Order: sequence, then structure tokens, then C-alpha cells
Amino acid sequence: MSVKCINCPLRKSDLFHKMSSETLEFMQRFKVGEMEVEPGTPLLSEGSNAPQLYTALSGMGLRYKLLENGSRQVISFVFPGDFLGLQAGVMKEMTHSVEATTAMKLCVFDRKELWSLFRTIPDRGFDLAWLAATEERFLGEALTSVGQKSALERMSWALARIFRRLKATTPAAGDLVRLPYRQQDLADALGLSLVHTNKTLAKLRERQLATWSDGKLSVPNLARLEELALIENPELPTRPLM
Amino acid sequence: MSVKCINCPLRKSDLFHKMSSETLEFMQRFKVGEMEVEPGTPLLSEGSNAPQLYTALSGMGLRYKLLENGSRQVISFVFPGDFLGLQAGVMKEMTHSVEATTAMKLCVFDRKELWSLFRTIPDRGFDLAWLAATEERFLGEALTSVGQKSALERMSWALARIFRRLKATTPAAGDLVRLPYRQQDLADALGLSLVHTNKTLAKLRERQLATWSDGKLSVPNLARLEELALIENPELPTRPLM
DNA sequence: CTCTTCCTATGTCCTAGTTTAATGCCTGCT
DNA sequence: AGCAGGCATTAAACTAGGACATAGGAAGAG
Repeated sequence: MSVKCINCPLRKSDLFHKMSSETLEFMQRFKVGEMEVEPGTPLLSEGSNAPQLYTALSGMGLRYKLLENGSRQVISFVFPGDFLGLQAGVMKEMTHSVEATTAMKLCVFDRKELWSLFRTIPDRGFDLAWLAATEERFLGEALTSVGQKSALERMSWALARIFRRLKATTPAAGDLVRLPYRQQDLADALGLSLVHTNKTLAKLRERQLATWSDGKLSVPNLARLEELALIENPELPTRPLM
Repeated sequence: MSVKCINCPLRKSDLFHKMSSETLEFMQRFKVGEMEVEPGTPLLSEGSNAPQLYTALSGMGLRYKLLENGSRQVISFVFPGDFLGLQAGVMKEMTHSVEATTAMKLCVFDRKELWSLFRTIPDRGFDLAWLAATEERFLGEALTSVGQKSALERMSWALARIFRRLKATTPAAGDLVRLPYRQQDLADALGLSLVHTNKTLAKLRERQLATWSDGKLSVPNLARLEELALIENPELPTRPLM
């Protein structure tokens, strides 16, 4: 049975600051359905122009870009609540690919119909702007981390960001969260080699700042980790009421 | 005398794909005025929440983030036609700073009033989405360059991108464009040291792919430069008519 | 149970890129 | 003219991080 947008726990979370019921009812109308995918399923691919947009309901994935030389840049990690495929709806094509790393449940919207939402409820242009600003903020931070920080600082940054984000959408868990990524994924996200990623994780472990093992991340002292990561503004951005 | 939006050559350029006169007339109403600034003037700063938004009419600048350890990441270069300060309008505060590197002429809009534009002309949510997607595309590409490419590839990438962008808004110039940046700015954009930036520029010069000197960039063979830069999609995104 | 495959772990060596520092070249100031 | 400050350039010494090699554990296949 399909979840109604108005009841969707994701959109009620602090992160999205309780979207107006007006918007939620409207989204409901254009919801095409739900979709479950296996781990490893490609959801969107660079250069494509899929007619559908998704929001992640559960499970995780990653966004990445491939280069001709074979290397891969992981752009960001995908968590429940994330919106996928907006690019394809606006530009001719996606500029990165998205892939599930666990089984995922997705909410599917028809792109063309969704545009009419933004036409019909003008205020919703604000939701779009917020989404954009959030994305820009994150990418700017990632760029700064990869461009200016040491391996240890970068790794701390990534783990701290992932940890906070997961705790915001996954209610349970103490200082331990489940993380369906390989060290290679982390390496590709941070611009490090797999080997060096491993060594850096070892360093964090022996300093007791973060432990990554068996698809589980444990952060006993988030504040210290964020300090090491040179994170100036640790709180996640939440959508204001405008 | 203040330029009317409807006559603004920037918004008529291919890059922005001739915005509708409807939008332009509307923007005109909320234009507060124009502003000229000296080289070196800070326009927006990280953490601030200025009540005004700008579009660059002429001149250039750069967006950057500072870290506690003193290093600086240049996020992007600002050229005529760019929109500045959207973040502050949506989130509580700017996550990067913007500074003029030449004398600049700016068009000033009141943030609150501009929002009402998006409320009143619903379709304009699309402009916003396009702006966002363009930004996301660029930042993703920058991240991929800094994360995965060699110094020579990164430098080629930056110069090729800058060159194309400038030729799109600056009508004149053959294979030569004016570039008011220091090598340190390039270094901070690409995550390289100043010295290595200089060496890399020398390499490009001796290969006759690009010459940077005295605030002028010359690219005799853009296609070869873009090939070296591993750029898969050289054309700049232009706003579709939706 | 063994073979295989995928991932994590660690050590050694080496290169791309950093740091520091010295030199020279403009441009503006007095 | 003479000096000062900002920027480009080059060289030399150093180091963070990469490449390669190798090994170990977990999980599935037969």
C-alpha cells in the first residue's frame, strides 16, 4: 500500500521543517507510485533525461560522475528524504549518475506533472530554492574539503557529515549507524586512494574519534571529530518557513 | 542612467536564452538601482544575511570560502550575468563570500520583493530551478576536477571553462580575453600551491595550449585544451524555454 | 571442505606536489 | 630618481599521498 504524502514521516521531519499540508496534498496528486530496487541498481545515469523524479523513502545510495580515464568522483551520499533527478528535469540531461547501494524504496513523480505543481502553487518556488541552496552549500563544502584539507581532515569531515545526516532521518541508533558503503566509495568521494583511505580510517580509529567496520560507523565523540574536520557550522540546514 | 531590464543585453544573450519579456518587466519593478564598486570590494560575506541580491552587469569577481587554518577555496569566478546572493535569501546565511576583483557594475534587487516575483509569476520557479541546476552542474564538475584530475588537467579545465564563459558574454576578443585574477586565485580554485600553479601554467605555455600573462588569457586551440582537461561536454548550458 | 571472489589491512618505495626562499620585474609613491 | 610593495618566476629540499605488492578475513559456490 502506497504511503500518502500527507502522512509521509520524512516530510514531517525537522530537516524539512514540516512542509505545508497544501504542498503535500498537491504532491500526492502527482505521485505516480512507489518503487523498490535491489542494491546496485542504477537509478539515473549521466547524460540521460529520464521522465521521472524520485524521492528516497528508505535505503541509501550514491551520486557519482565517471571520467574517461576510468576514475570516479562520488558527489554525495544519498539518504532517505533526498530528491533525485531534478537536473534532468531542468537541463537537457543529468550531469551525474545515481545508484542504490542498498535495497531502496522510492517515491516516483512524473516530471512534467511536478512542474505544474510549481506553477499552480507559486510559493513552492521557495521549496525549490531551498533545495538548491542546500545542494550548493553541500557541494561548496565538499569542494573546500577536497581542495584544501588533509586526508585526515577530509575523512573526518565526511564521516561527521554522514553521521549527523543519518541520525536526523534514522531515529534509532546511539553513536552507531549502518553505512552501506565500501572504503572505495569513501576514497572516491574524498579524492584519496583506497589504500590511503584505509590508513586514514585506521588513524581515526586509534585516536578513538570514529570507527568504520563491517558497514557500521561509530562516532563516540562527534564534537571532537567535527573540530578535527574544521567544520565551522555543524548543524544541518533545515528548511525555514519563509 | 539606469539600464532597463527589458533592454539589458545580458539577459538577451544566448546564455540566458532570451528570458521572457514578462519576467524582465517584472524584474524591472523590483530593481532597487545600480551600484559601482572598486576592485577588492567585498560584496557578500560568509555568514552574512544581506537584504539585497545582485546581478553582475560588468566586471569580474570571485566566490570563496575561508578556513580556520587560513587557507581559501575559490568556489567559482564571477562574470557578467551571474546572480549573487541567492543563498542568503533562502538559508539563514551565505556559505561563501563574494568579492570584486575589478571595478564592477551591479544591478541591485531587494530580496523580499524578488520573492514576490516568484509568487506572482509562477513559471519563474523554472528560472530558479535552472539557475540551481547550472550551479550544481558546475560545482560537481569542479569537485570532480579537484578530486580526480592531475594538476595539468585541472588547470586546463579551469582555463577552458573560463575562456568559453568569457567569450559568451564578452563579444569582442579573438583567442585572447582579459582576466583580472592572480595566479594565487587560480591556485586556490584548483587546490594547488602557488608555485605549482606557476609551473603548470609554464607547461601549458610551452605546449602552446594556453598562455596566461599580465591578466590576459590566450587559448589558441580550445578543442585540444578541453581534450587534455577531460571535458566531456564542452558547450555551456543555456537556459531552455521549458 | 576447498576454491574463488571481494574487501580490508599494512609495509615499502616513489612521485607529484608543497614549502621556503631568493631574484627580478613592474607600478605607484615621494 | 629612488624606494616600496605586489606579483611572477625559478630552484632546492621536503613530504603527503599514490602505486604496488602481499596477506588475511568473510561469504558464496560447488
